[in-house]
Amino acid sequence: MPSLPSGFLGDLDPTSDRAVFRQIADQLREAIDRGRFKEGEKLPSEAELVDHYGVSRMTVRNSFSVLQGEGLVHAEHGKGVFVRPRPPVRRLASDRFARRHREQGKAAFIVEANAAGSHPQVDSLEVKEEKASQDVSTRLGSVRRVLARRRRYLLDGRPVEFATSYLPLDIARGTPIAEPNPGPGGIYARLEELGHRLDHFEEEIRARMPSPAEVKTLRLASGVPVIHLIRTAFDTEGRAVEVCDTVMAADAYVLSYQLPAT
Amino acid sequence: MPSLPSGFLGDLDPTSDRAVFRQIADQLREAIDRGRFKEGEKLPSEAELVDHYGVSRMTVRNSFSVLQGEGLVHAEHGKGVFVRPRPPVRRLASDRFARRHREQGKAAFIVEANAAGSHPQVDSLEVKEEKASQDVSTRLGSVRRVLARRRRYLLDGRPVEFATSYLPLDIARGTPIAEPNPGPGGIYARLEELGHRLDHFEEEIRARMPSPAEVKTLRLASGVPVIHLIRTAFDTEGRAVEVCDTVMAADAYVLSYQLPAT
DNA sequence: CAGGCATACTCGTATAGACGAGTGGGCAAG
DNA sequence: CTTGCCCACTCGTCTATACGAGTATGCCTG
Repeated sequence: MPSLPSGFLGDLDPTSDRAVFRQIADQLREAIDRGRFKEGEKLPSEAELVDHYGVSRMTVRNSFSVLQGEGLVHAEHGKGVFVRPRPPVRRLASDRFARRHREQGKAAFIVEANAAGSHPQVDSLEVKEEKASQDVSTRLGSVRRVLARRRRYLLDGRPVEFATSYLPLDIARGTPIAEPNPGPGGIYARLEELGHRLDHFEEEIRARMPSPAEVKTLRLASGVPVIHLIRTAFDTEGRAVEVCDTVMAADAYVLSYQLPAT
Repeated sequence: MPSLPSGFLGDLDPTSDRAVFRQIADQLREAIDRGRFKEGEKLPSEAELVDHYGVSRMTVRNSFSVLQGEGLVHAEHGKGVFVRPRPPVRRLASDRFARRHREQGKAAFIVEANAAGSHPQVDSLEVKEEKASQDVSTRLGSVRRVLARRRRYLLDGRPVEFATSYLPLDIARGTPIAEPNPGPGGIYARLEELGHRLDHFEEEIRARMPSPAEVKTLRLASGVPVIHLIRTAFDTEGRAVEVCDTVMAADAYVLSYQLPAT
């Protein structure tokens, strides 16, 4: 059993009313914050910490689970517990749906990924007609059935986003929008060709912990929340022509908006 | 020992390679999703589940900790484990800094809270000069020292948001902005009076798990992420005149933006 | 030298038991 | 009836142990 690198971690305070596993978590967290353990680096193993602190293994594991819940570390079976690297983030600028981009025939995701020097992929595309959920129906203005376009986005092989677009059937049925590949500029370009000139978008943003299904789809580490974005597109006649429901891995995104000070 | 309400929970599958504590978590989660346990309702106690499933207490606790990490339930010492109620959310609309609101002399937070019929409070106000962090300095254009205004916002007694505004000293020093109460319309109104007519804002949004300090300040339940918003205000000369760093309890907010389709 | 296996080390899962501390209800004493 | 205490029930913390499974390394065998 190799012993701990000296000086990284202190002692426990038995008189403190702070639980032992919290004290251990505090010391590890501080060591990480101070850069004593760097990104991607391995923390001391459970056995080493058991020796160092003279506590039982479950207590050490309890500390780790605290740090995992904070998204600071992640465990790899058979290898160890590692400081979670802050992944490069993808910026979503508020002009990403500007018409000038569409007119160049590029999808927003691809353009941005290339600009960042990453390798983008789109995945698990599914296009089908289905019954609108209560929420989608309300947002689209009492629509019964919709065309749903589902897809997953990956960056350098890592899933970062899962999105579903819903469009009223009377708009989308029988058009290129109902095709797996809607053509250059994406569905927004097609909507405009169909006479629905886009006026503005509304975006609603929430953050929460992922469901087990989302953990699986986005291969999320524990302690990583998701950003839930619901965008509604309105045409110049004030009609809602699309609702896009997007779930993003929060550690992969920074959203950016410009607001006029009017 | 009262026995379990029958039929709510199934049996374990010993042949499954899914861990027992995950199976239990799955069953509880499904029961919650189906509404068998309603919001605020108490789940079976650890002891009851130990009996029902014939497993050890730590296994049951392990299941609970899974659900806690998902933000689905919360435990109360001495009482039980409860389904976490979805709290009413506060919407932050993108026109919340519109000049017309400032001209009515109202602070954005108060206006919105009143509109929602809630009781707003502002708390732990601190105004002082300090050294700018690297990040703030960059955003404000290489400023050394800044005026920092810190405050916490509460809604019906619950802390929901903690914010710090940073302003360049050459703008703010000796003005009402450096006073605890900057007067009607808030600091944006004062900035305009001082000749810094506001042109636009930039907002950056991230989501992540809270630090222990943030858990304390916002009294966050486990499994609740925070939304981290950094807003920079620009005047008509293109100068950054304020940076506002805001940490919000994610379960209390929906952010809402309008984007032109230009 | 190359391949495969043994082994040590890692975390994952589960059991059983102990004590502590917060909560709430019921009972007994005033 | 009210007050106060006790007790049962709840979750919180901690110990000790056991076995399983994934990973990496080095040695041994062919």
